Amino acid sequence: MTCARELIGTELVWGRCSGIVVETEAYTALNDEAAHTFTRPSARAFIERNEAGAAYVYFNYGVHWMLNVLVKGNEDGFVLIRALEPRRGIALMQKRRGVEDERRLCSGPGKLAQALDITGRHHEMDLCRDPRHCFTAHANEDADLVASKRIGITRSADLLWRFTLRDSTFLSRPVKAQRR
DNA sequence: ACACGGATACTA
DNA sequence: AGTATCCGTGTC
Repeated sequence: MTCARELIGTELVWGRCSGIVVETEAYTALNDEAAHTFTRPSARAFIERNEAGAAYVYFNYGVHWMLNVLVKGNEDGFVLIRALEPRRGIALMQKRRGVEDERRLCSGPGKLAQALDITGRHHEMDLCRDPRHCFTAHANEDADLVASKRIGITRSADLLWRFTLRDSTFLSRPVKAQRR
């Protein structure tokens, strides 16, 4: 949870490409019906066998790869990286995506995986040791964050575990107006 | 609005 | 084996 917030504003470096993380979602290993750990023994085994910072990459809808980061500590879980603001290697990302518009390069978990060429071969990779595949230190401590409902799930759908950089134009989808 | 597509974990 | 479900995207 805390980690999902803290990753916003960091720069994800992936080979020759990079981008600022502008959207994440938190999934907890326990009591979260939307998390893979709720229905998949293989996800629970993954947590047992890996250290914090390991990449959890899986194939979804038979089409897209999703990049998650393993979190361990007070509460174990995963952070899904959902959108980036492209920084370096933009030409390469445009080529991989077949799209010019920078706002559509990494504005979704499947899109950013395609733009960075993330696939199952990166599953279980340690993102804390390899400088070519890592998150850089936090630049601005007071990033303006918004918490909202997670996207694309049916169970545990009311939790406000999606975190976005306020007013970013690189999100997968705009933040829905919250009732108050 | 809908089709696309494969891994995973179920039921037999 | 067969079926249900899924942390999405692009195009209709």
